[in-house]
Amino acid sequence: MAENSSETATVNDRRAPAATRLDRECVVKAALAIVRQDGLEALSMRRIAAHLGSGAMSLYRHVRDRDDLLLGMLDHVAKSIPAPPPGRDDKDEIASVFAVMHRAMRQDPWIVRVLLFEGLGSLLMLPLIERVFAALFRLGCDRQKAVEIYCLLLHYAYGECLSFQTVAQRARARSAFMAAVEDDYPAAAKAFTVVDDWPYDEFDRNVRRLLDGLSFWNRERPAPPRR
Amino acid sequence: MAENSSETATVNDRRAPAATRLDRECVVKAALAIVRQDGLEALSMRRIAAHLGSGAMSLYRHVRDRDDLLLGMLDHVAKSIPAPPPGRDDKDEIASVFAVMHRAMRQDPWIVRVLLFEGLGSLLMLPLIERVFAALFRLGCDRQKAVEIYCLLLHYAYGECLSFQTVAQRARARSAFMAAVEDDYPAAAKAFTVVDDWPYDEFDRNVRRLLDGLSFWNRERPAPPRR
DNA sequence: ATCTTATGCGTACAGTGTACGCATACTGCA
DNA sequence: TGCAGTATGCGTACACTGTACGCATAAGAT
Repeated sequence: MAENSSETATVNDRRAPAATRLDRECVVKAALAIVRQDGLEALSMRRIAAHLGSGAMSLYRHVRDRDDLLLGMLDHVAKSIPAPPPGRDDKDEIASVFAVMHRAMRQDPWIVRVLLFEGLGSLLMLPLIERVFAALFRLGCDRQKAVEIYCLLLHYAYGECLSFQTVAQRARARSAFMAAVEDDYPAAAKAFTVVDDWPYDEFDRNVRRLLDGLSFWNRERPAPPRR
Repeated sequence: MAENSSETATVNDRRAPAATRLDRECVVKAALAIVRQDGLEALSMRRIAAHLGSGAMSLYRHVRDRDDLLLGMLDHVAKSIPAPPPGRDDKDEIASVFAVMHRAMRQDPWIVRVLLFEGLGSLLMLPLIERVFAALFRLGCDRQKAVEIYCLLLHYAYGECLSFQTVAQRARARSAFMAAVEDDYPAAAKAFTVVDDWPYDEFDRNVRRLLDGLSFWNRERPAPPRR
């Protein structure tokens, strides 16, 4: 079944021969192909339809609206994330899960945009999230602490992936940035000379460092009153 | 000067009396008013023009294109960020600067989207960035380490603000999420019961904790070879 | 008064998501 | 086999987006 979804693997926008018979999965797959090749901003219903050799409105028989399509794409990649093997200890478990999630977000950077900008989320991530919280509770965190650490790591992952994406595709603007830096801001200029190997491969290491550094949170005095 | 920019403070979209005489600043201010009231997705050139009582194309005399407008808005808020007083020590300096940046991103959540989504950046942030790097170098970091820590904190800030924004305005979707959680994922369900006071005020505290936890990075063995 | 330049802005075009409704194809039942 | 009922494809249309082009008017200079 679904002979038409994978055969037109190249995204040419020229009408495929006679690819009638749509279904939700092949729509989602076509959308994924486009997004992976040309990015999220290139994704439009008409483009998907052209890729499938069908009319734009045909897609709506299998997808409620654009958000529903994005959700389908999200589910599709979430399903493809391999479950990491159990960690040697609880910290290792957490780090492994985040490593897998991070890898997925790096391979499909649009995911983070969909998660954050469109506010969508796939329930299929829950098995991974569950493992993180289970490990955190085993480490002795109370709920508050567990959510804090989970959020810290997740938000770091989000920001890291988005920033990676931005810097990767806009190196041009960054050079103008650096030129302006050099004269007036010596420390920043010194730092940004390593911009070429911007530390985007540090994520996994950083997560482990954070988990080590964070272990002393439990020994903390109560937080000062909020202003 | 610029009598027309602030007097029509309410965003009604009904033609202002006779507000001719545009300039870049009043265009930027009108855009800011709209974005702050109705969010980034409500910002369109026609809407700004209506707010100013002018035609849409008039704006392009003072703004090259949409990106240039966003950049103007970015500069405007960057200029308004108060320089934090010098920290008591270097870690305190870093934490103070990030606290100020974080506060700005919380007040204008669209900033993060513009920074990351459109890949724009204001040079006016450099004085703050400079202080961070100066403090990091004073703490004995080499360039690599300094950039790593800076990026870690910045990306955390990005992700935190975006996530805050998303969760804040999509509590509805989250309840469906939680309902699905309860049965199969006990740890996650337990964690998400504190979702009401989602720890979004923890940023400042977390930055300080991270800086404390990260101080031992210097005593680390060299990183394993990258794959 | 006239020439030059700066500014406002109407029209138009190529995009976007998608509501509506018609036409065809497929399926179950007689 | 014939026919009703449903599922599916999709053409047209509408409201919206950014913005290229060119004309008309206003401001300033000589």
